[in-house]
Amino acid sequence: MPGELFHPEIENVTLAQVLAALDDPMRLRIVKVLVHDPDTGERTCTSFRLPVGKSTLTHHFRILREAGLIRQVDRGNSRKAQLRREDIDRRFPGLLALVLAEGTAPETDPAD
Amino acid sequence: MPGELFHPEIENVTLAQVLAALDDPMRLRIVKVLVHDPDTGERTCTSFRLPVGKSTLTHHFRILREAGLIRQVDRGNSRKAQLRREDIDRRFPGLLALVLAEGTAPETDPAD
DNA sequence: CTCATGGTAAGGGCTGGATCGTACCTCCCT
DNA sequence: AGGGAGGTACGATCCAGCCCTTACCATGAG
Repeated sequence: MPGELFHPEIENVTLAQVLAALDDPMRLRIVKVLVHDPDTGERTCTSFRLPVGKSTLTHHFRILREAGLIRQVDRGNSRKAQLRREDIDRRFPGLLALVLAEGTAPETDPAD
Repeated sequence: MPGELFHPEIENVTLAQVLAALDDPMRLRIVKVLVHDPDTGERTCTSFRLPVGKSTLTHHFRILREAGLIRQVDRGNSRKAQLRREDIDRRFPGLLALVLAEGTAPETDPAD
């Protein structure tokens, strides 16, 4: 698992960037799952059971990460994703509430 | 100026729709202007001084209207746009605050 | 009436970005 | 050591959506 991952300072993230990141069914779905997750859930990419190939997943998770929405940490074998809740609430107060209010959490496999 | 314009009930607007509408520099800019506008400003499309052709303007304003973000009313010669402030605040509380917090209002011609 | 202004409708060009397939890497397990 | 699982990188394809041009329609002013 090569080099360190780029995580932007939340202050440097623009609203436009976040809107672009959320303007995609897959990515909105990912964030919905994370925001509904009771514990500060670290989840593998594949646990979301998204109907796309592996490389497409990598693509989406990178965009979410570069938009400051998620953190990705290497946990030995796999790479876990985690919502940057506090950061987002500070930089974009009310944003997560909007996502939370919209519908319920899509199906996933919380085991991973 | 043909037929009546379609304005969706705010309850039927989805978050995805709004995110899609705001995920465009032109449209985000339009909403920024409107949200900064002190009076409940009715403004003509051209008053925004956007660097695109007329038909492109029509395109963007339609998308904003169909996303429930603006209201468009015929005022004789021209067609004025207005932010649906109360509706948006009810359906997506906090959304306009996010736009408001992001930067200042772009240049326009408030006269129109 | 005539014309300028503000706007819409339809059609086409172009590009960004979502997707996939393949190849490759790394860690864990046996 | 060897294999499988989870991820990344790169290249190619494809399509939605932005933008423009052209043609057209109202309205209001002169």
